Amino acid sequence: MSETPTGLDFIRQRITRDTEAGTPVITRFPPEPNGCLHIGHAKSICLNFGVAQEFGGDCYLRFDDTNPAKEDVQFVEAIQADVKWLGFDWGDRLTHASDYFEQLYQFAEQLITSGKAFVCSLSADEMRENRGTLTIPGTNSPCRNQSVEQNLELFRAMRAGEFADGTYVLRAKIDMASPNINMRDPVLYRIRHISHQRTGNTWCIYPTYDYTHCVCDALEQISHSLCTLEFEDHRPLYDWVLDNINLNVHPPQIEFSRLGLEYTVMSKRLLNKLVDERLVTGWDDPRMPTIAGLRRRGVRACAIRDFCDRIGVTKQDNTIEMSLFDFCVRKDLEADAHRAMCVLDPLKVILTNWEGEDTDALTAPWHPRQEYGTRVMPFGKELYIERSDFEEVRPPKYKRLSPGEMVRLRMAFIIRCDEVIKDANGEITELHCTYFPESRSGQDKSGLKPKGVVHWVSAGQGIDCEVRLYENLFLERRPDTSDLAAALNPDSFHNKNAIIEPAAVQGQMLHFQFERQGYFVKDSEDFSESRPVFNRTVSLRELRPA
RNA sequence: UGGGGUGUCGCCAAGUGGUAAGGCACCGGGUUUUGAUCUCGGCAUUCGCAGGUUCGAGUCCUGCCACCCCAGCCA
Repeated sequence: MSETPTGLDFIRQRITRDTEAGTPVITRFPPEPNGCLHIGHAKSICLNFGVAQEFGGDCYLRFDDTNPAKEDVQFVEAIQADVKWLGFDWGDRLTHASDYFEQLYQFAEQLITSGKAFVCSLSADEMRENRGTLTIPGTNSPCRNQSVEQNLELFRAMRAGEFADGTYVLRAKIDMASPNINMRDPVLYRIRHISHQRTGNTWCIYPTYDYTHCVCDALEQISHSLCTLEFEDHRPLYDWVLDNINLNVHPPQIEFSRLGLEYTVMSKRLLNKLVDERLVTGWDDPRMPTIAGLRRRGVRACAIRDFCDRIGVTKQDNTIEMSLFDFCVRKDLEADAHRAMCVLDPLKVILTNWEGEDTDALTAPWHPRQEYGTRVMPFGKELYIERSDFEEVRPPKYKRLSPGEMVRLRMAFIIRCDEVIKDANGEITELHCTYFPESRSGQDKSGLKPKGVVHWVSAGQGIDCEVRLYENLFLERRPDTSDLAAALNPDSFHNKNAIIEPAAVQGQMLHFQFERQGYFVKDSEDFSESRPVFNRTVSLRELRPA
């Protein structure tokens, strides 16, 4: 009767089957607030919140705040902002593992009482020695057979703060000979005399992830506990805990592979290191794969969501090519970014036959297909074009300007280069050109056939601005991160003193396509009308001249 | 070399015993006042390898091989 649906990823297929009886879907996205979210988290967010939406269920945002030594309120706020920005809504389902500390503690006493957990006085080093290796079984702790009474007494003393950090832990009593190392009497609680960002000094013992996560899932009646592959080995422990406490809920843990992306890293440890060692300017450095970094670079949430849809969900290790990400970013922006002209590397052009002052008569649509209205572009005798749009010696199939040739100034007039002016060093300083008044854009009666189209900005009325160009953060597709600094791309950032048409700095629009160059965004921190700063989100796709 | 996973086009990924979807990338044609966009077409006789079962295997069985994860009082 239950036909397995096809075309869906394996998780959605399973959920489809599981919900045929009408059971509600409840998922959760459980970040630890010890760093900012990255594009890999976006995959998980899109999966968990997406599945909840699709199946008419709910998704919790649950902070996994069990280790106060590493966590910080700064991150819990940033994470909420990022999830919201990505377009997801947890409603009133914002929770924290720490909300359940008391229940967790009571279940722990239950485990002790039923002889399933014991307090251990081995040091961390001793415990490591006793754990054995991948091929050698571990040996039992001398504390393993303490009485229930003694364990309970010690555990209560742990909670009461009678012991120093590291002196005791609570351990599950499972099997020191298990081939799965996670089952060799894993630690459930440790002593940490550290103030917790939510519970303050209420606790000096904190539960571990393995013990906490499954219990929280059960308490929130999570129907499908989705996590990444490295937790597959932990599933027996997840199940063991739920099988051994008095809680009649047992969510299934289902694992999928993490996202790998070329030319970047996706581990919070490494991203943290980049920030700490100031190898980037911060979590929101536009080169970072963080949500904050991508946002600042000008990537929009819908592009990230589209990307997450396209990469799929499987158990296969994967490294997605950056070209797919770029494709999603361009596709989104192409559809409605306002067009503007900006010259990054100016070369002066003088229209020798231009009469009179600058004129404001030229107008151009903000977008070729959308009804976004028009803007006024000052035009006049002196202009700038891109240095790379002129070559003295024309390469084959060159579609730009060269001596004696014509080119159209986009949305304006056709010009012909008559003379190349150089300085004493032979550097080209300006071009003397003739413009053709009858070739005005939109009412061209000249009949001329220029070689190509080039963008330009009025020299007199163009506005100076800073344009920040970003490249891949790392040199290699799969960076060797053993030496982080050495793996970085030394050319991942350049800034340019550019000249831009005035209309682009004046309005409220944020995202632009600088024609023939790429997509750019006003920098959220540094942009002002008096000192415009733009970040390049992604360049335009550029096919080789053939 | 213990345990847990994964192997379908350069990168992702459908496929659930009936004769290899799709996307990105790439290559070629068309449109184009952005070498962009758009559009049309091409792109796996083969599914890690070797055997076997079957009328029929990417899908089932056996045996290899490769890669990833695990020995935190991190998550």
